[in-house]
Amino acid sequence: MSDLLERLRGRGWRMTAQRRVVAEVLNGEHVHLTADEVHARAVTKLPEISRATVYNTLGELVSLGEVLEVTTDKRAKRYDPNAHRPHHHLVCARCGAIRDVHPTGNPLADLPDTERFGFTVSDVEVTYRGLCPDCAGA
Amino acid sequence: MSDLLERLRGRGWRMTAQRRVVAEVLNGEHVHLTADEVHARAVTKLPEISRATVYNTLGELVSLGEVLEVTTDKRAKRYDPNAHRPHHHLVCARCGAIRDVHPTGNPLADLPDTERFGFTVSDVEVTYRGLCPDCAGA
DNA sequence: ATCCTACAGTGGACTTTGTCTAAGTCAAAC
DNA sequence: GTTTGACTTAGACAAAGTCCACTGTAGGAT
Repeated sequence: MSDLLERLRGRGWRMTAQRRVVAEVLNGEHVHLTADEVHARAVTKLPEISRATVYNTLGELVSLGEVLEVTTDKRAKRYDPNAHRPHHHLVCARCGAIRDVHPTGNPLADLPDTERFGFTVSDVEVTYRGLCPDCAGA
Repeated sequence: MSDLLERLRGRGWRMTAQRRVVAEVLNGEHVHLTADEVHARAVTKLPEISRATVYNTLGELVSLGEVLEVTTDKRAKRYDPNAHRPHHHLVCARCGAIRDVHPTGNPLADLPDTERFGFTVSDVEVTYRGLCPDCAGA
């Protein structure tokens, strides 16, 4: 996704080999890697990249709004490069596989004022759980 | 919630001082404690209780379906004793306060077959995010 | 009431995930 | 080519949770 690299450069992001590699790893549909997985893949392209740099870079990408953090379980956070189209997630309860999904309807509208307890509600996150075809079949 | 203790005993759960204390700590509405918070409160009632026991007991309560695990952020899991009425959560993005909420509608019905990728979808979890009155006002 | 024993609890080491820091390096402006 | 401040690094540290070998005890059997 050189688009991403272009956008980042345009925003004054200083380009380095490490950042380029991280951006390259986070490329595609239905990509939901943990920080350590990103690091593992980055190392194959740039062996001396450090864990701290991967964490820093992911954090910056999240701040810039180019990548979303996803917390589907209590384990590691995952990073989702599909930040430009709003979506929710479908998670396999057995193997942890994740798909991006686009439900109909607007769950924000389903929360009546009486259930808002004075909160200013600005966002909603929906996680569907079930079994993926592989785990359901086996 | 002696109901809970009764139910557990009825299921053949061996009753011990430690388990009783953990069950007592997890009592009430809008209770969403982390394992460490549960431990901290349990210690005031039973000073020698160990962290491992609290984790074990919480895990068992979750397996028994008496308590729900809630992962609202990347930090510690929280434990929600309100397992018998389905509900979702409203979380303050600033201070982390959590309320149980009951939206209208059924988000499960909002996921068309074409968006299920062959998964057997059995559950959905909705997390609303925003600012609580205190954090919005300040 | 006492004994037994399988199940429960304990503390501490260990693992995983993530953060911080001091010192070295390098991209980009000049 | 120099300069400079932002970027990277390695490793120490921290928080949350798991594991394990040993000890203790609830509750049934006697």
